[in-house]
Formats: sequence, C-alpha cells, structure tokens
Amino acid sequence: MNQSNNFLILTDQSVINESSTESSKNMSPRTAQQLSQLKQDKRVIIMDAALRLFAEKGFHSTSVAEIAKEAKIAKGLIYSYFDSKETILKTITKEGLDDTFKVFSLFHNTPIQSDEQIKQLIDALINRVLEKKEFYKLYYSMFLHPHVMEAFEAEMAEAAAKFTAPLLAYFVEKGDEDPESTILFIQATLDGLLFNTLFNPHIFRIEKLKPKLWKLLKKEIS
Amino acid sequence: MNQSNNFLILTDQSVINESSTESSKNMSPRTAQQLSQLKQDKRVIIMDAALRLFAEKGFHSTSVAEIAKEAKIAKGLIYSYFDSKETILKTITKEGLDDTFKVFSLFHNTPIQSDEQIKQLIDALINRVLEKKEFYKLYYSMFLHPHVMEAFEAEMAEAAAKFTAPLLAYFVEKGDEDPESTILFIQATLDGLLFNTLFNPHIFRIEKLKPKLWKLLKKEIS
Amino acid sequence: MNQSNNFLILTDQSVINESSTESSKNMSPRTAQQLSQLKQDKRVIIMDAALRLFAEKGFHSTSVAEIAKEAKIAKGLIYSYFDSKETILKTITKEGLDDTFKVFSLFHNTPIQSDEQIKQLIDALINRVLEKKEFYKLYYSMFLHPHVMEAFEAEMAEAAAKFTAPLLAYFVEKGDEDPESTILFIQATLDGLLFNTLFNPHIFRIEKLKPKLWKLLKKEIS
Amino acid sequence: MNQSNNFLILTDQSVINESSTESSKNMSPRTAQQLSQLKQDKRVIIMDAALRLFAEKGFHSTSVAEIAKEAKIAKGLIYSYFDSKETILKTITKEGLDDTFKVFSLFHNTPIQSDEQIKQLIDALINRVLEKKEFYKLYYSMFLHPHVMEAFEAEMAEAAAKFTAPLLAYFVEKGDEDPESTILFIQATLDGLLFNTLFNPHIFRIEKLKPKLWKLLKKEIS
DNA sequence: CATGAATGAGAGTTCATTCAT
DNA sequence: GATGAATGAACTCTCATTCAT
Repeated sequence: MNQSNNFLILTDQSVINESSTESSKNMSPRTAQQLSQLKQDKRVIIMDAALRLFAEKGFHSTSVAEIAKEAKIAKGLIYSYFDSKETILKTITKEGLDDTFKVFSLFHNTPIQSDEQIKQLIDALINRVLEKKEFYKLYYSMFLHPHVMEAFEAEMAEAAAKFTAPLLAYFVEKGDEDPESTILFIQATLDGLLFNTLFNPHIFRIEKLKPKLWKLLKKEIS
Repeated sequence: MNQSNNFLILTDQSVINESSTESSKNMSPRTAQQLSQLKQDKRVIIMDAALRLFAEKGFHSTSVAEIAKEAKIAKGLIYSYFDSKETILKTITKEGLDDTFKVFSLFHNTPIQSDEQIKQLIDALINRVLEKKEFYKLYYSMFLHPHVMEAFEAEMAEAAAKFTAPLLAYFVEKGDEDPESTILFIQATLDGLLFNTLFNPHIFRIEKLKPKLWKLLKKEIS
Repeated sequence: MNQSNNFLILTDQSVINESSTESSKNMSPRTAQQLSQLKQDKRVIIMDAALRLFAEKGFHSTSVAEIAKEAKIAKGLIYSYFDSKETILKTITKEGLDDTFKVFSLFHNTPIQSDEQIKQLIDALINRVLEKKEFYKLYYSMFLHPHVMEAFEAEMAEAAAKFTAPLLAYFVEKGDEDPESTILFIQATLDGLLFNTLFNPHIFRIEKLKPKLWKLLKKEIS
Repeated sequence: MNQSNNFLILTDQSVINESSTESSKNMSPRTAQQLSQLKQDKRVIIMDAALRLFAEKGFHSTSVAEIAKEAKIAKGLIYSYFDSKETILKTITKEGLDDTFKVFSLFHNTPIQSDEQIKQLIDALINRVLEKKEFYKLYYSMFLHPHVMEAFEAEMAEAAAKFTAPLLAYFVEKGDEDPESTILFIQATLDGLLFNTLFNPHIFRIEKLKPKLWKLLKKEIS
C-alpha cells in the first residue's frame, strides 16, 4: 500500500547470502564440497531461468513448470532449493539488490566532492543496469505491485538514506535552495532513461543521451 | 520482444473502435442524458471496475469474479459484454489510448510555434495522467510485459509519428543539432516523473518539480 | 496431543447449521428458494460422498477427486461449498455431533431416576450408531489423529460434562464408592461393543450381546 | 470391506517371516550380543522410527523423508531394506503380531483350567499393550481402514481360532449357555478398555478399572 | 553400503469460461 | 438480460521412489 523509497536506492551489504553455506555435512559418498557446489549451481540455474521469465512475462504469468522447463530440470526439484515460487522472486530480488548496492558502496565511504564524482556514480549505475537488464526489468516491475515489495521495505528505506545522504550533503554545500527536489528530479530523470533503455530498446539508446544527462546535472548543480 | 514506441506517444482516432460499437458509437460531444446513460451502461461499469482492480492488483491477480463483485453484477454477465478477461484489458487500453490522444489532438492541427505551446502540451499531458491515474498505472504496467501490447503495436507506431512530427519540426526549426535525441530525452524525463508520480506517490510530488522541468525544456531548446 | 473427552460425549444443540441460511438474495432468475435448495442439496451430496469415503478409506487416503467422482460432480465445484477438504471433515463432524447430541437431549432435562432410564439412554445411543454407521466409523477414527479433534475439543468438553453429570449423580445417589470409575468402565465397554459393531460386523452382533450389557449395568449399579 | 477377526486375536508363529529373513532368522532366545546387534540393525532402526511416527501421525501423514530423519539415515537407504513405505507398515504389523502371539503361546499348549488362568492371560495381554503402546495404536488404527489389513486376513483368521478354541472349551465346560457370545463380550470390553488406554490416556487409567474387569469376568463365568 | 539430488505423478486448490434457468 | 452453479484445465506444491555418485 504505502511505499516510500526512491527507485534506485538499494539494500546494503549486511544482507548476506544466507542460503549458500548450509548443507555441508561430512559423511557422504559425494564429498561435501561437491554437493555444496552442486547445490549452488542448481540454485543459480533456477534463479537465472526464473529471472529470465519473470523479466519477460512477469511473475504471475510465469508458472513453476515453465521455470523448470527453462532450467531444464524437473518441476519438483525447484522445491528442494526454494520454498515457493514467491521465495524465488524474493531471493532474486534480495541478491540483485545486494549486487547493486556494491556499486554504491564504491562511493559510499568517501563523501562526494565534485560534479565528476556524481557523474561517475550515475555512470556506474547505468552500466550496472545495462549489464543486468533482466534484473532491472524485474526491479521496475515490482513497483507496480507494491505488496511484493513490502518484504524489502525496511532494507530499502535504510539503503535509501545511504544513497540520499551524501548527495544531499553535496547539493546543500553547493547552495541548492531545495536539494530534496533536486535529488528527486535527478532520480526521476534517471528512472525515465533507464526505463526506456530497458523496455523501449528498439529506438532508445541511452549512450547517445548521456551528454544531455551530464548537461542537466551540471545545470542543476550550478 | 520488440516494441518501438515511445511511452507517451499514443494512438489516434483512426484506430477503429472495434469492440465498443454497442454503446459508444458517436464520438461527438455528449449530452447530459447521454453521459448519464453511459454511466448506467453495464459495459462501462465493468470496464471501470476492471480498471480499478487491474491498476491496483495487476491483470493476472485480478479474477473475473472480483471484477463482477466490484461492478456489482453477476460473473456471467461480463461475458455478454466481453469475450474474455483479456478483451476487457484490451478494450480498456484501446479506449484509454483514444482518450489520451484527444489531448494531443488539441495541438495536432496547428503546428507548434512557441516554447510556451510545448509547455502547454506537456502540462496538459501531466494533468491528464493525474486525472486518470488508474489508467496510466495500467498503461505503464503494460510496457513491462510487451506481449500484451503486441495487439496495439501498429496503432501506437502510427500515433508515435503524429506526436513526434510536430515536435521534431519545431526543434529542427530551432536549429537543434540532434532533435531526435532531444525529443527522446524529454520524453524519458517525462516518463520518469510520471512513473514516480504514479507508483511512488508517498514522497513524490510532480507539482513541486515542474519548475525544474520547464527549466530543462528551456535549456534544451535554447 | 492432549485430549480429555470420553468417546461418546458429544456437542450440544447450540451449534447451529451456520452455513445453510446464507446466499438467499432476491434478484435472480432462479428464485432464491430454488438456489438455496440447490445449494443445500449439493452440500449434502458432497458431505455424504465424503463421509462414505472417509469412513471406508480414511481422511488422508481419500482425495478430493474421489469425493467429486463419488458425488458425481466436478472437482472444482466442491470448493463452491467448502473451503478445503479439511473443512468438509470438520463440517461432517460438527453436524454429526450435533445430531448425536439430540439423542442425549431427550434425557437431558429430566434427571435419571431409574436403571431403566440408563438402559434407554444407552439403547438410544446404540441405535443411533447403527443408523449412522459411517459417521461413527469416522468418529472413532478421529481419535487416532488427535490434531483433527482439536477444533472440537471445547465443544466436546462442554458436552462431556452434560453427559457425565446426570450419570454421576445417579451413581452417587446409589451409593457407588467410585462413581467416576464406574462411568469410565461403562463407557469403555460401550466403546468396545460399538467399535466391534462398526469394524468387525462379520462376526459381531451387538443385539445378541445386549443382555450381557444390561446384566453388567445392573451389577455395577447394585 | 469384509473382515472376520476379533480385535485381540492375533497371528501365530506359523505366519512365515517373509520379509524379515535378512536379520531375524532365528526366533530362539537371543544372546546379549545378538540383541545388541539387532539394535544396530538398520532394518530395526527404520522400523522403530516408522512405528513411532505411524502411531503418532498416521501412516499417510508420515513421509519417507520423516522416517529417514527419525532413523537418522538417508532416505534412499530405506529402499535397501524395504520395497516401499507400505512394506514397512506390513512388516511392522507382521512382526508385531508375531510378538503378541508369543503372549498367547504361553497359554497355548496347556488348556485353561481355572478362572485365575484367564485372568493371567488377560493381564499379560494388557501389560503387553502397555509395553508396546505404539504398536497397538497402529494395530487399532489398521482396523479402521480394512483394506490395509487384507494382506493379513487369512493369517489372523487362523490365529483367531487358536485363541478362541481354549477359551471356548473352558466356558463350555463351565456350562455357559452361549460361550461364543461370552467370549465376544469379554473381548469387546477389553477392546474398549485398551482403546481408551491408548487414545484417551489423559483421563483413562486402566489400572484403576482392573478390579471391575475381574468382577465382570467372575460374573460371566459363574 | 550410503547419500541426497532428481524425477514425475498426483495432491489440493483456483479460476476463466459456459450454460441451464 | 441476468444469475451463479457447474466445469475442467492449469496452477502450486508434495512425496514415494530412483539412481548417479
């Protein structure tokens, strides 16, 4: 129902890959490591297959049978790795957000001190989205059905602050009269560019539009 | 898979009202009686109910039973007016697009001759979206799952040109070196603002950001 | 896990047939009464089919598909009348218990004043079980899987007291040194007789053993 | 559907140990070493685990995975010892019945010659049930779903006669007019007491009711 | 011998659609 | 036109059983 995060604000590193260290007992014909590797591989195969289909068709239009087929495994096996179809979605989301967060982490500890750094931050984000198009398709689609996002609301709110704070500090220092609005405007513009990049790729090339984006940033700042 | 329309470029009246012949034959200004009759029209009641639910919960998560309940009619009656649940979606979309197109029509016949006219065009669009939030939520959500849109692709491509052409002409005349990119950038920015307005309403107020949008337009133009 | 009711102690009349008065609106082509009748009929048909199968094969070994087949309806229709397979079981149980309770009600208001009245009470119960063999098969089988019974524990505890109290009063008055044990012994004997009547019908005829039961009662009393 | 055995009448040694040849070939008194070896025996471990779960949750609600977990072995290993989950049940039943039969064997060769001996027989049986509660829970539960028992029907009919014969002879000699009924009544009473002992333990203490049982027996006899 | 990943049939349940009334 | 009971395909999920290791 209510959601209060910017679109591009993501979770932090404290979310750890919980489900990859378990199941390593020591009494099997297959070595524990083999099994753990196997498990990890299948887990990733399933998540990749599911992501591909979720991104293309949407969560509700994708059946577990289709995921299994896409992953070339039996339907039932999926439930050895995930509790439910919804868990697959949540796991993909969590790991995808963790991943994205790393991009921000690079800029996290040292405060932004120049326009160039903002440009780098945004450029890194754009590249990330281009590298992980399917995940970001899913990411944007999740905003349409907020109940799915509720699970992540806390993490995203926390992360939001981490992203907003340094930018805010920079714009405040620059003497921006309404830095909150500036940030929202920049973020919305980015959303629009990325959204078109993802869902309108035929005629939309973000590379060609970057100069306009930089110009916009510079004008906002000065 | 492939789709080649800008987000805010919509169909025009030349799209024939295939599935709406029963109740909305005449597109001319309606008398008060006609309007009240329209409200009574089961077809409209069903579409309104469906739109509310599709926008809130998504197409696949909305059942025909729920639509019937929301419309306060029997489930079976829906099939007297629509062939299928998907037909309801397509009809809503088609009529919604037609409606939006009328906004553009105001600017259609007389070529754009001033920055102020562009501002008016965009302002009219923003107001249209704010007035019909539910439809535009549905509209954006359909871009995420392109296979639903395939039915409209041709119409939208045609309409896209109609929107693009006058803008293009204006920016060309203004001496813009890359008017196509300018248009894409403006349109993407608008998408970002509207997307956030629709799906992030808690912290996003487009009214406060309009000045920044006008400034951006002016700087793009000059 | 814990259960503290005697086997033959049942719920009281205060449990009303909740699910038979609803769904009587007044605007349908089929009259409301027709529909209500229809609903009631199907409900009973489904419950009868389910009871037959639950009694014979057990709850867990009976599939919803089998119930549908036995009831000669489509699988899905069952879910118009019952939320789940477990709800069918619970409804059958509740209505069956209500029904049995009526037997006790006949003896409820006037305190037991003679051995003959106890004999009549028990005879009525035996006849009830013979008339509703399938229900009582189900009833006894439920003791094997206490978690199903948990839902009825409160009602049964309440009813238990209603059954126990008058008997207890009678045995106390008669000067029985340990009336609680007497009641438990009688009840267990009855359980044994009824259990064999239900599940060992080939060689077990309760009619022939009634004289021994009456003799036992008389000797317990005197 | 049809079943023609009394509840407490069990199979004798003539029932061939089909599925237990691997580990329990010799039925003679076991040495301490043999016993300890038996404990190690995976077959026994699996059966014990399965019995515990079947008794508590029922056959159909117990999964092979749960049995494996309870037995602390791998799921697959179960299928080295048993053909199927149903085979586990049948083997448990068969061996449990064999075991119980030994109680009767003590009284088998020397004909019953006094009321005291009947009391001893019944007391031995009660103690057996109290010692092996889980098995007898399973045993009673199997009567409710006769199709599971079909496999044992022949054996049990044969054993029934062996139990019935000496008792019958005794009651005939005592001058009982309807000794078959007497036996059925005693057996049913015992069923009732044991059933309550097993499934209604909270309020039911067979120890306190034994005097009433002995009194009943004495009165039946005299 | 021992493991648990893998399979796939079948379970309970939902829901778009049909149709007798 | 209007109803909602009825259908059955398709869904998510479970689990007995198999088998490569």
